[in-house]
Amino acid sequence: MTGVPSVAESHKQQQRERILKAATRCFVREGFHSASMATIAATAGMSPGLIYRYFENKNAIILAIIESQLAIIQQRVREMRSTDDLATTLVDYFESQDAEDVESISAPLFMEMSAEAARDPEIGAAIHRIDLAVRAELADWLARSPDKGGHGLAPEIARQRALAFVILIDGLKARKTREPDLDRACLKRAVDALVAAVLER
Amino acid sequence: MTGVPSVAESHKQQQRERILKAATRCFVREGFHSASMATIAATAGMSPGLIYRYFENKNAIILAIIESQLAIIQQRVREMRSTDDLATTLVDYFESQDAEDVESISAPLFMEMSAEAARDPEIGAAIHRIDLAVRAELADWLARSPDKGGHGLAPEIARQRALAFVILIDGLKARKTREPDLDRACLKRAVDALVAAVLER
Amino acid sequence: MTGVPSVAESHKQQQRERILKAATRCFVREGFHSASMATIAATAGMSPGLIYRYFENKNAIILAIIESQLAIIQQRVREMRSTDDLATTLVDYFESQDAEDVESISAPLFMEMSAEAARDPEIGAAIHRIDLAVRAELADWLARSPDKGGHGLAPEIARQRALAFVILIDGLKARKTREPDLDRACLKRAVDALVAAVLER
Amino acid sequence: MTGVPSVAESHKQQQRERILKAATRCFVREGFHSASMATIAATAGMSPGLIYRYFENKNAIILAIIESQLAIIQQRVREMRSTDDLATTLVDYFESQDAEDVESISAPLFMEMSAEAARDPEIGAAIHRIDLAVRAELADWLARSPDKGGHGLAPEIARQRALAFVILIDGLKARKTREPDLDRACLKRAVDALVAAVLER
DNA sequence: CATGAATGAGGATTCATTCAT
DNA sequence: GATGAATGAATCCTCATTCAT
Repeated sequence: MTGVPSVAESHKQQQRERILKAATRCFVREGFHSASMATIAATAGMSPGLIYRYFENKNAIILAIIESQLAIIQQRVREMRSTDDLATTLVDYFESQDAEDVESISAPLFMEMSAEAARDPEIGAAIHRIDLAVRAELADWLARSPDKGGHGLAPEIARQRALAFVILIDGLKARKTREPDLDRACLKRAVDALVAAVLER
Repeated sequence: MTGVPSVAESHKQQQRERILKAATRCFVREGFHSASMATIAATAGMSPGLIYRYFENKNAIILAIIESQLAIIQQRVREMRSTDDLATTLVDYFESQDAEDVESISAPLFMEMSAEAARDPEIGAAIHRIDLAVRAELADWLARSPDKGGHGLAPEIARQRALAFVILIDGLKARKTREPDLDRACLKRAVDALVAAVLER
Repeated sequence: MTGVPSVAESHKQQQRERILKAATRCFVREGFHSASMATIAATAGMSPGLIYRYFENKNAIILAIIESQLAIIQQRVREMRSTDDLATTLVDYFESQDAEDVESISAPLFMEMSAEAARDPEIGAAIHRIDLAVRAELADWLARSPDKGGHGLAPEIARQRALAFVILIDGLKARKTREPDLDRACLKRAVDALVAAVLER
Repeated sequence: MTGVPSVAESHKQQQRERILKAATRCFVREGFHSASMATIAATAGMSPGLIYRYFENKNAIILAIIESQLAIIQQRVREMRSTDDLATTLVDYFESQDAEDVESISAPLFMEMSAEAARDPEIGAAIHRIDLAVRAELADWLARSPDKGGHGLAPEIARQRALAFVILIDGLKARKTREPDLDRACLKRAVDALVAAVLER
């Protein structure tokens, strides 16, 4: 009626977020397939049955987590804009421990979700939607004029480089998953070259 | 004892490979968690029980598959050396359908295994071993003098670029998993820039 | 206290009937075991919790539905009295779609309830009570003199035939459940013979 | 190869029958919906998981039970042929306690299955198949010449009466379920009249 | 060596019922 | 009176692993 979320709506939203937070934590810790609904429920401090009042099934939870990633990634992209040294920002991002940061999924979970995209059409579609949006966001940034914080690439080039950029980011996620203890300085130098290629006029 | 594989040894090896081949096919098709031992056994044309004579458990199978990847990747690297256009080779690799090529794992399986590396220490260690070897191989290539098919980078630089290279490759795998239908030409242009950065003197 | 239902009493009665109507509709549609309290509540336009203010549990609802059947069946019997062609009336009853007629239970639900009578003593007792009453009603009709709309059977015979009659009716319900698309004409001829036997002097 | 069931086949058949026997016993005792797979497994003296090697799911078990009914009913029909007093045979059948006779389903289970026929299309189809076969068998008997143990009805009439007969039988099952303690003599007299109508030339 | 039957713990999900508001 | 969120036991089913043959 009013457009203002009712108390009930707000509660529903809160519960959904409580569940998503717990599920994310569990998925990060144990992996998507190993984390059981019972564990998620316990982590969320509720009974297993209650989860099903807010999510149709386990899959719907991951779907929601995936969807929530868009906003987070867009936020990350926006942070990058105001950065002097992009390579350092990326490597920092690589280094950051997500243990506390419950909102963001860990690199291993990112890998699992990506893998799942190839198995489950729904997840595939959700991930695809995000990837398109992120690439668009990146292309926009790269194309924007330097005095507006952009890099002034031609639109066509910007789109190509946006793709190169996500490849770089995905590659970093994979590295983080496979070699979490990789030397920071070493990584920095490797990323420097790639970032330069992405931004090159 | 003798260093010469006995007949029994050879049979054991054959059985292991039969299982690994079947398991790889199943993991590629259904994913590591979804593929059941029963399916693998059926695919290998043997009984489920028999698998346990050759592998301690399901985990040992992936471990073996991961280990077998080293040789395959090294082969790939060697193929790259004799390539004119590295970017095209990489993109071709991206495009190639692995349906027939039973030895090589698919991109989604690569993602799954990488994720598993963060959950299972044994897998983590196995993957780490491979990554080090591959990076060494790549660094060696990049450092080798151009008249020997190399790129003549300084050893230190070569190591950095080798890392950049695996990041690029992993990124491509992730892309293939998340957007399998990505336009080839588009991808080619994006990879061109990154490859140039990797090889740049 | 007063014998006159208070306003509260009347409201209670209304609520009970609202629930019974909804429950009957749900049981007819989905079956007694499959229909959930949540569905019944939604159908009745109330909250699940409220149902428990008017019925102790799910079982009590069926019990009430069963009990409400007596009046309906007696009404049916009374309608039969003024019928020329009993067989046609029965077959019509068989044919009638109960979709609209929310009060009357469908043949499948009749079967389910009968089965439940053997599992749940309370339901068994309730059903037994109805069956006795219906048989008495039928016997009374069969024994009544023809000029009063009866069939003038001797009381003892009437009781036997009443039993035969309910067997016939139950058999029709079973048929309707098992072969809902049974040819009408075919059925009519079969019932003719049986009805004749029931009414035969 | 030989047409002779192999040992494995025979074992599979034995296991299936062990399960069906246990399931029938459980369904008779607790009802189809209330009997759990765990209970059935325990009754069969095996683990729950093993049942799924022989039946796809719970539904497949009932389906198999239903299908096995055809042979049993046909046997019953054949027994009726050599009977002097059909009404007595039917009533005896009504009286017989099936507790021991594990093969035959009880009247309540018959009711449950009939009800289920209206809910589950597979069960509906299976039951329909049986009903057609049984009616055909009965019609054949009624049409056969008296010196061959038949009743010499015209084929068309025989078909009608076969329908009347199953209505009578179903009615008896319903009665047995709803009033298991019904007086035998009373029932006998009621059935006499109906049987006469079925057999009447 | 090989089979495949058997186990049983564990997983996702449902739903009658309760109770704080 | 009325709500509907919350519970948690129970259900069906899967599957890695074992072991008698």
